[in-house]
Amino acid sequence: MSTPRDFQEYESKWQKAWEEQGLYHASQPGERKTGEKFYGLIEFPFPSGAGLHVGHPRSYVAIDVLTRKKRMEGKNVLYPIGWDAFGLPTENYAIKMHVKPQDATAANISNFRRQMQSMGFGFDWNREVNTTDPAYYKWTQWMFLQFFKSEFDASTGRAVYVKDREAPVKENRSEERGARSEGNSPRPTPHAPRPDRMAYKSTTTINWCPSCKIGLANEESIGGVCERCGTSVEKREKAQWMIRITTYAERLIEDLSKVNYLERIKKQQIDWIGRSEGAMIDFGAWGVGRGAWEDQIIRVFTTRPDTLFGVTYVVLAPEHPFVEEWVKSGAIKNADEVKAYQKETTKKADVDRTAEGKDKTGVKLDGVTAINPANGEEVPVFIADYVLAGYGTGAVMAVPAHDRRDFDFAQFYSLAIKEVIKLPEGVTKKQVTRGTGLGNWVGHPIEFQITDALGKILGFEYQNLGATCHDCPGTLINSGTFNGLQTEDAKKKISSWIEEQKKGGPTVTYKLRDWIFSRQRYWGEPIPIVICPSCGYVPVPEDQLPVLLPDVDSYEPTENGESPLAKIRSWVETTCPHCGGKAERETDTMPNWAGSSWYFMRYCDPHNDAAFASPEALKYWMPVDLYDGGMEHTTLHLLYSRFWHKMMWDLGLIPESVGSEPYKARVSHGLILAAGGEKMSKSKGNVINPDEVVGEYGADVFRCYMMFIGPYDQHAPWDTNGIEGVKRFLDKVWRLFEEERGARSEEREDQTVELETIYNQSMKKITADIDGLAFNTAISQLMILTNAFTDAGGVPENMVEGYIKILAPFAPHLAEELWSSDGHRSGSVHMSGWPQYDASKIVSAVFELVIQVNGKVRDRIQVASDISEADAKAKALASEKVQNYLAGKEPKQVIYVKGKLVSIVI
RNA sequence: GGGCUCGUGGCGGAACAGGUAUACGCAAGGGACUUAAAAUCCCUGGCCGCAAGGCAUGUGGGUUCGAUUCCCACCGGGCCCACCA
Repeated sequence: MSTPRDFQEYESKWQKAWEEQGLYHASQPGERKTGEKFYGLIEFPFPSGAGLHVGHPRSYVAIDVLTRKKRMEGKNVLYPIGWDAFGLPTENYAIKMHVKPQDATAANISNFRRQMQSMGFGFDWNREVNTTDPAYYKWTQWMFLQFFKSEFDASTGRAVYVKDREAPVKENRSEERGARSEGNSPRPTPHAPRPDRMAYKSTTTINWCPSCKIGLANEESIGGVCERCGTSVEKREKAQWMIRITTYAERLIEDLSKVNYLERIKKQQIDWIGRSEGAMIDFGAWGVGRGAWEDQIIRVFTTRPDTLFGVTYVVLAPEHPFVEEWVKSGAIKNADEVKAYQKETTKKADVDRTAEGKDKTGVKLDGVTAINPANGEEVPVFIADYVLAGYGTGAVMAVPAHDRRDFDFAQFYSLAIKEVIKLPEGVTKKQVTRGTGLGNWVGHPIEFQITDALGKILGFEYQNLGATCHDCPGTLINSGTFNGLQTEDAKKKISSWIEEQKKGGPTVTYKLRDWIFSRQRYWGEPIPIVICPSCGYVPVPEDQLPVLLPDVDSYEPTENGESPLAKIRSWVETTCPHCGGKAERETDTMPNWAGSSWYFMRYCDPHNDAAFASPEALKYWMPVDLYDGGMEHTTLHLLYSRFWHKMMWDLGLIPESVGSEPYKARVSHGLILAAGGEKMSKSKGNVINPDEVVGEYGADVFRCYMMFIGPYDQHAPWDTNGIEGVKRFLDKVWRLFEEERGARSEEREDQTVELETIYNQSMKKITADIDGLAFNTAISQLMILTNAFTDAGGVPENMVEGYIKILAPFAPHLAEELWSSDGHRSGSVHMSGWPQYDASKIVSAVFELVIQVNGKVRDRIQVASDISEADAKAKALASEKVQNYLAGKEPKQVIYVKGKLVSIVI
């Protein structure tokens, strides 16, 4: 009888031993280890009250397996862990349960830590960080101040410090919008000089969640609802701290070429940034009370400058500043109607406003017209909510003949539809249902003509497309005057003509908005700024950091949208560091994306209190070699932290040699779903508690199952039976060593050769699979190897160590127990070196040659591995089955694939 | 509407520089051991057929000696974005 495996006993024994030995502590540069570094990173969790979800450990185990292998290979491995602990859920919990967020966080962290430690991760617990620790957020605040003290230098495309860093910034009362990027302002000519600080305060329309009572970043308002609670988001005007991420839009796209991210992650980032090439075009505003129409211009953004001659009206977003101005000046005759429409728009949540298929609405501005700079045509001006204030210039030129939305609107209001391509008399046309856009028309007969004016600009008069209609033999006229390259050509020509005329010119816009950095909540890093009535925004002197969160009793958000901190007068009231007069502290706090934007740097040197990390430590450890995280963080955390790193690098706070990107590689894991394939959720009652699994099966079974459950990058449903199978596998490993090893004494020669082959194959495959994150097939190969040993009656002596070693990353406790149980091995298996394989033993002496006749497998014969092509073909043709098919005829063709098959064509 | 992905046994999934489809595991059936059960071990297993053989990787075509893999069209899931001018 075998002794049952008592994992309870040895798992905790080894966990303790490893901790005491400091087995997983990474050495700082210059310390004992000399090996190359490897920095593996998983997203540090938010310590919620619910404890660790089974989904969390999937990536922790995966990167643990990988880093354990790297460590065994002799690398100096950094695999750190910490807590992203600021955030709304804890604050809400604190309000509900009448506890302090600090206390709730501490309790949650110790629960998470206990859970993680029970799973045997090789985390370096010496480097644990916590974003809510004043010793940590001191540096988050310090970094914010660096951004406040720097500005964007357009000539180099980098953030640079301003000349007088400690100088206050006067309150900025201009109407600048949050959504500024190059050429992205609703005003063509901004008046007052505006401080171009990387961190700036600005009154802006924000997404306001009425339930959380908090302003949301654009990225947090998904489909018009709050990402956290699902409540419809409202618009609100509010002064907010912003970070000028839009200035980095281009580099955030470009630098993706320097890193090794999954393609879909790169693509999602690029789409989010939403680069779009087009042109700004200035239309004159006529009837607004200025003398000449050039005095006030409506600047529009378009990606289709080639359709300029098809403009039949101009549309402004209802929020466009001109509208209010013209209402005030009396230029608009139907002001009441316009005001009513504006009011209606602000009431609507974004979801309603942007729902597709919704009828287009709008109001004509009576008394105002626009002048087309290309041909001097006067066209009507509308406001309509299908034009978004935050994108482009908040104004568009409408070309109903070539744009679906403009067409819908024109239909509704019976506006002119003017094609850029003029069809000859008598040509019938019908709309084609397939293809892009509205403007695909079929013209019969083939000839058509473009307007004279456009033709002159483009330098030609006639253009034949040559594309044929799907439904009839007629020629297809593309939506935009021309197709393919010709459209691009037309766009370029018109854009540069516009530029020559000084009526705008080519430009690039982005969907990306500046990062709203203010939160009107308690549980976050206080923004270290003092607001002085005479000086303006004054940075808190760096030697006074951190600005501590005050100890308070109530965390309720205020009805007027101010932070709960605003109520704590003793904290708010302070003196101005600049003039010494009475002043108040900024009461906004930072979003929880702040602390997580740089935690990977703190891990490099977590106990440093003179700097966020020493340059030596950063130089040695950064960039992160492999970063694993959820797809849901691709447009939030990943983008923010890349941006943050770039700003710091530009300012010289990160050594030049680290490079502009913080992560060399980024991978993503699939979710663990409930048994039915649904998401696990408390309400459905289908949540698996990892504590129970670890308690019942042990950490090693849990870990191996996590790795075996399916392809790492795909979602996988939890299967209670599946875990039983993995338990049996590890029991089998145990038994191999417990009872049957002696049975291997009477070895058989042929069996040993076979085991050699499978052993060496396994070492090779598992090694490659770990590096390729193909953990499920690595486990299956371990099972194959284990089954082979079981069949053979034990593990041959010369394979014992390699076998335990290759098992070690997956089942570290069992491997350590087996490693030590012999008594003649010293040290830990986890530092024992990675097993090598003998390539010469991977190929067996014979193989099964497959014989195909006309593509179908008809026979298989055993042949020597080094068989010659001629012999293989001869043997194949000599096969009885092949002879039956040949029936005396000569084969037309015989193909030999080395080591695989012979294919005979009759 | 746009983009990205994926369709292989009863289930999770293997195998794609084109070369033995269904590895490994689960579940299932049969057997051994046991007074019995658990545990363990052995055997069977894509489908149809007694067999020879035929048909099988969502469907239909194509390229090839040979296609799960490449190309075209379609069908069906999933995810993301979406009035971005």
